[in-house]
Amino acid sequence: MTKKREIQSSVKDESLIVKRREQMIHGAVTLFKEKGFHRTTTREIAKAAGFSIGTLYEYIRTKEDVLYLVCDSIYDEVNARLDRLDLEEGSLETLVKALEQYYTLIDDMQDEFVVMYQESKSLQKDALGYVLKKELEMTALFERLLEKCVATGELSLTPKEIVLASHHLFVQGQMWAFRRWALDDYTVEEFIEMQTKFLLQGMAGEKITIQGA
Amino acid sequence: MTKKREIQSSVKDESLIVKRREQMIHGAVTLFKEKGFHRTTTREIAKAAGFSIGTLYEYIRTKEDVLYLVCDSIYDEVNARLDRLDLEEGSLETLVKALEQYYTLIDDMQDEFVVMYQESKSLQKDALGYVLKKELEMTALFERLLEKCVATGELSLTPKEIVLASHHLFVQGQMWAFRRWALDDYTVEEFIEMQTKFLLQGMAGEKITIQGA
Amino acid sequence: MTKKREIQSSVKDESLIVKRREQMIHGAVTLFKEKGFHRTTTREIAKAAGFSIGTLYEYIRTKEDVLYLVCDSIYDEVNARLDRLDLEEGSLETLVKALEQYYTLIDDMQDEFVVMYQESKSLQKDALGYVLKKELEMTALFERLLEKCVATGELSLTPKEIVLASHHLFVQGQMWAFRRWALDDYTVEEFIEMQTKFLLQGMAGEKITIQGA
Amino acid sequence: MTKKREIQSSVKDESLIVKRREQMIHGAVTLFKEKGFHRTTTREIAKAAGFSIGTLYEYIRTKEDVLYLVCDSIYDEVNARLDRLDLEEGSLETLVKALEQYYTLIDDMQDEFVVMYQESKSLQKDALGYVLKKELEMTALFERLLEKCVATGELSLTPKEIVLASHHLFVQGQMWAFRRWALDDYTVEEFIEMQTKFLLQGMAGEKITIQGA
DNA sequence: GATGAATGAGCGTTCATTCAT
DNA sequence: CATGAATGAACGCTCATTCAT
Repeated sequence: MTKKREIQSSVKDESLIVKRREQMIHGAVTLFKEKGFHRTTTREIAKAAGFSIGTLYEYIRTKEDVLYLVCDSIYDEVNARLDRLDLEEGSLETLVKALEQYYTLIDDMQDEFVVMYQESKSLQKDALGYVLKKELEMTALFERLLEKCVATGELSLTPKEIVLASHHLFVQGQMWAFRRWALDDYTVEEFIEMQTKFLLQGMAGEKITIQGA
Repeated sequence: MTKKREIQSSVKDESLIVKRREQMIHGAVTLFKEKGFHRTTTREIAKAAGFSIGTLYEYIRTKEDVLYLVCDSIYDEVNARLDRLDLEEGSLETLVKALEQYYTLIDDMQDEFVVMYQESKSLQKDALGYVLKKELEMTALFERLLEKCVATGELSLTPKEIVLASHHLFVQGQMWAFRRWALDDYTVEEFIEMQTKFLLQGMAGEKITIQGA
Repeated sequence: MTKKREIQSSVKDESLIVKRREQMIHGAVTLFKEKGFHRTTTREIAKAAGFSIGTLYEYIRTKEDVLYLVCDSIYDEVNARLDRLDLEEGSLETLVKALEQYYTLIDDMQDEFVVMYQESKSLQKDALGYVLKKELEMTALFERLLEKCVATGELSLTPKEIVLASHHLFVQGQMWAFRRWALDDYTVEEFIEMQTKFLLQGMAGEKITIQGA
Repeated sequence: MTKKREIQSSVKDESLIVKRREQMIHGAVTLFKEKGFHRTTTREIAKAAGFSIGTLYEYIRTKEDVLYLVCDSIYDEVNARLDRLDLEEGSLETLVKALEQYYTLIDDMQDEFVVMYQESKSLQKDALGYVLKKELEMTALFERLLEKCVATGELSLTPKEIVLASHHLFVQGQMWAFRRWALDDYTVEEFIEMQTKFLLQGMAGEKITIQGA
C-alpha cells in the first residue's frame, strides 16, 4: 500500500486532528463540488468546517493540503468499500460483482469522485503522485480479477490487453460520475447492467477478428 | 449546429482577429495544459502568444474568453476532421473507421483534449452550455453510426443501449488523452486495435466477423 | 432622518471598525482635497490611513465606499453641531445665530466641505441619493427658521420664496469653502457679518421696487 | 484679457484645427456632463467627435487638453454673450439687466456650466490658473457694475463689500445650474425675479439693524 | 488551542498614449 | 492627415497566510 503523505499540524492532540480534519474535509467537498478548488477560498472552507481561518491553519499548512486531504479521504472510503469484496474466487461472476460494487460506489459518492478527478490535477508533484498511485491500485484490482478469469479460461486476453482492459473498466465507472448530465434518464441499475454486458462481451472471446485496423 | 457565442473584440480587422486569436489559443493551450486555467495568468497568455497584455485584451474581454476560444477551436478542428468521414454507408466498417479517426484525432490533439475536458468546467453557464452541446453533437455522431449498424443487423442494441454505447465510445477516447501517464508502453495503433476489439465485441453480441476494417 | 447605507466590513469588532474608518476617512479627506477622488489610489488611502491595502479592504468593499464614508461622516459632524442650536424660538435672531453657526462650521471643515460637494457626484445612484437627501435636510432647517420669521412678521416671504431663500443661504455657505482662493483677505468674521447683512436685508422687506426686471 | 494657453497640435491647417476642436468639444461636453471627466475615455471622446483616436491626438497632446478646451470654449461663449451688455450706464437697472442676462445664460448653458465648475478642478496648475482668472473676470464685471451703483448712491457698499457681493451674485447664478435637482418647480423667470429681489435688497441699504449677530 | 485582524504579492483589467501604415 | 493596432504602467481588488492576543 502506498504510504500516506504526512500533513503537518501544529496541534499535538492526534484525535483532535482527526476530528478537525473530518470537519474540514466534509465542508471542503461540498464547496469544491460546487465551485471547484480554485474558486473556493480558505475562509469559506474554514466557515463550512465550523471554525475560524486561524484554526484551519493549525491543522494544515497550505490550501493544497485540504485538497490532498479530501482526495485521500475519498480513496480511503473507496478502499474500505472495495475491500469487502472477496476477490479470491476469481471467476467471471466475481468480476461482475466487483463492477457492480464499483459502479454503485461511484453512484453513492458521485460528488466526491468528480471532485477527486477534476481537482486532483491541481496537486503538486508529490501529492499528485500519491493520488495517481492510488488510482493504479484500483486498476490493479481489476487486473487481478481479469487475470484470474483468463487463467480459468473464462476470458481470453493477452497480458497487455488485461492492463488496458482494467483501465477500460475503471474509466467507464468515471463516466457515471462525469457524464451524469447526459445520462439523466438512466437508473444506476440500467447503467450497470448495460455496461456489464458491453464490457464482458467485449472481453469475452475470439468471436471477432479485426484485421489491419 | 449549435450557434457560436460571439467573443467581442475592439479590433476591426477580421483577419487580424483570426490571426491573433490563433496565436493566443496556441499559447494558452500549452499553458493550460501545463498548469491549468486558474494557475495561468493573463500576462503569461499574452507573452506566450507573443504580444502584450494590452493587446491580449484588444481581442477578448475576459480571461474566460480565452478558455472558451480554446475549447471552441478544438471542437472546430475535431469537426473538421470528423466531417471528412463518409458516414453515409453505415456499416460496421464505417464505425470502425470512425473510431480509428476519432482516436487518432485525440492522439494528435492530446493536450487540447485534456485542456478542454479538464478546464471547460471553469466556464460560465452559457459558455459551458455551448461546450456541452458540442460534446453531445459528437456522441450523436456515434449514435447515428450505431443506429445504422443496428438497422443492418450488424449490431443488436436497444435504443437506450445505443445512447449509452455512444457515450461509451466517446469516453474511451478521452481515456487515451487522460490516462496516457498509465499507458506509456502502448502505441496508438495498439490502443486503437484493442479498444476497437473490446468495444465492437461488446456491442456485437456473439455473432460477427469483421474483415479488413 | 434618512437611513444610513450600511457599508459592509469583514471585521467583526464594531469599535475597531469605527476606529479604522476614522483613520481611513481622515486620510482620505486630505488626499481627496489635494487631488480629487479619481486621482487618489486605494493604496494611497491605505497608506494615509496607516495600514495596508489589504486592511483597507477589510473595512470597505469598494473605493466608492470610502467616498461615501467621507461624505457621511461630514454630515454627521454637521448635524452634531447644528443640533446644538436651539431652533425653537424662531426669531430673526435665531436665524442669524444659525447662519453664524453654519458658516463657522464650514470654515472649520473647509476641506471636508469641498471634498463632499466636489466629489460626491462620483457616488453611485443610491449613495448619491442619500447624500442629496442630507443636503435637503440642511436646507429644510433653514426653511423652518425662515417660516418662523415670516410667521412672526420679521420677514416677508412667500412660501416659494422661503424654499429658494433656504437654498440661497445654503449656497452662500458653500461659497466660503469653494471660493476661498478669491477671498483670502477676508476673515470669517467679516464674511459672516457681510453675508448676514446681505442675506437678511435681502429677505426683509418691500423697500425696493425693481422696474422692468 | 488673460492670454489663452496654446494647445499644441501636429496639424498645420489652422482652420482644420478649429473645426476638429469644435467637434471634439461638442462631443466631450455631452460626455463629461453625463459621466464626468475621469469616467470618460479618450476613445469615447474621439468617437463622439466623429473621428478616430489617432486623429484626436493629432489635435491635442493629453486628455486634459480636451478639458481645457471645453472650459475655454464655454468661457468664450459666456464672454460673447456678456459683451453684448452695454455696461456703461451703471445704474441699478443695468445691474438688474446684467443679472438677468447672466442667469439666463446659465439656464441656456446649464450643462456646460456644470461641467466647467465640476471638472475644471481636474486641470493642472497652469490651466487651472487660466480658468480661475476667467472666473475673476466675470466677478470683476459685477464689481464694476456695483461700484457704479454705489457711486450713484443707488447702493451703499464698502469697497470690501463690493468684492464679496460680486462673488455673491456670481455664486447665486451657479446655484441655478448646480441645484436644479432641488429647484425643479421653479421657472427661470421666477428664479431670476426672486433672486434679483433678494440680492438687490440685500445690498441696498441700512434698513435693518441686527443686534447681537 | 482558537481567534480573526493584518499583510502584501499578485491578479484581471483598463486606458492614455504612440506610431507604423 | 487619418487610422487603429499595439503598448504597458497603473489601477482596484482578492485571498492565502501569519501571528499577537
